[in-house]
Amino acid sequence: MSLIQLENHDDINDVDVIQEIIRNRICFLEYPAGTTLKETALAEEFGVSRTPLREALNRLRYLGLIETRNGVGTVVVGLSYLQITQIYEMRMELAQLIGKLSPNKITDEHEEIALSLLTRAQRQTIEFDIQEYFAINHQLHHLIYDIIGNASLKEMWKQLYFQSASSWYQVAKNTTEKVCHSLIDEITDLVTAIKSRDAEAVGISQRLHIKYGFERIKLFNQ
Amino acid sequence: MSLIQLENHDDINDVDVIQEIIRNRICFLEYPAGTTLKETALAEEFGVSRTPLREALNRLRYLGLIETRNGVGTVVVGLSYLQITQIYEMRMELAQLIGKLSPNKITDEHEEIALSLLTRAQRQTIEFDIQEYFAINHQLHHLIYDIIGNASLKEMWKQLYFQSASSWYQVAKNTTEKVCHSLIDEITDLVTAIKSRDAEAVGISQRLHIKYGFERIKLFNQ
DNA sequence: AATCTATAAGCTGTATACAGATACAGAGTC
DNA sequence: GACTCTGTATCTGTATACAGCTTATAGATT
Repeated sequence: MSLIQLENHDDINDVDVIQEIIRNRICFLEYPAGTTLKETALAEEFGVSRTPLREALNRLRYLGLIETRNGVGTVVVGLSYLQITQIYEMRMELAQLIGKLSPNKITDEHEEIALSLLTRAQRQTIEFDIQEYFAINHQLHHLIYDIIGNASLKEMWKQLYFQSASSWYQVAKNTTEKVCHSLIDEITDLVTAIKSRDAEAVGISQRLHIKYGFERIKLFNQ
Repeated sequence: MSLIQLENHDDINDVDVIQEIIRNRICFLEYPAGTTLKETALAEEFGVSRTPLREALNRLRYLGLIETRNGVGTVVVGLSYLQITQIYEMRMELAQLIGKLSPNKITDEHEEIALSLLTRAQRQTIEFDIQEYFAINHQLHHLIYDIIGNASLKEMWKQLYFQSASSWYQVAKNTTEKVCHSLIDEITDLVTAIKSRDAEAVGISQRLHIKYGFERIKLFNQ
């Protein structure tokens, strides 16, 4: 098998690619919570045997996105309200650490990406496309991720993003107009912080908008 | 295979047990950094095939304790000084969150365990035994872990403990007398915090002693 | 008609054989 | 003597067959 490269990896690896594809399907609600994933079917789809596919699933299980029960199957986890609360509390705390723990230098490239994301977000107010909305959010996450300097913080930041992604996108799907403007506000703040090369401001701004996102989830769950 | 239960698990599972045994061997320096782990040999030792053993190794790889290179082998990772620094910076920040993010109620049982650990630590000044020192530290970690209420914080706290364990125990092995008294100080502070049922104090105390531990590592690495 | 049971279908978990990758040693060459 | 090439041993990666677990369903029994 030789799948197409999705993101920038140095060692392109079938298992990594498969894991990433399935992960995105979960995050972007193609596999909503409760969906049963069958190893045989997925292995056939990707043209590999069950062995490497199981390894991809193992990683997703470790990420906390799926759960497997012997004899039954592998299902996409649906987070309880308590779990979502805890994840968001944690994300708000981690956001503040971005600027505190020796962040990477913010570069012109970061600024360019942020500006292009802002343009794309503004275009969404004219013609909304949920897939494009997901993609902008996803790349926004990668941008922040790239600014984080502490390797441990990076990993945890990433993990919590993936864990909360599907819950957030579930809300976003149902309140498109509002979240669209929220996204513009978030990226606008981010551009300001990046233009002044201020990683601490990036973190504080992230904390703020994670909080707003959580408020929206709370509203949605009432 | 039917291995003996090591810690309290609900679903006892061969892969879990094997993972835990190998993990402890790495943390307790039985497999120091650079050691090559051979799948065939380990599978034979535990009386299972390579398949479940590989899954155990996979989990240790996600934990960041080992690295695998195709055709070469699986080696125990040795952290660079920068990596250790980042892990300790992160641990100090997470420690403060223990009391902040809805901790579990501290119970009489916690107090009893803390007191028994203190007794055991004090006994170490009379007759030092490195294995017992490791065990006390390990159970101390479990005690803190049990007080953390936020599930995400718990997982991250655990992961960073395992990642830094071998580096710390390497230092401890070479400065037994000093670390022995440090341990008593740490548990004494912990007992005080637990007696007043103050999770925030537990976290602050942890932050302090993680900092001291890091200072000792810095001294050792000069 | 209701209930209990046996059985079969479908899933994950495990063992094993084979393929691919890498390091090292030794023959061959300059 | 130094260098290069190649064969081989040994490791991880993958495919596949089989074992074990769970659930649903059909059929017998009350």
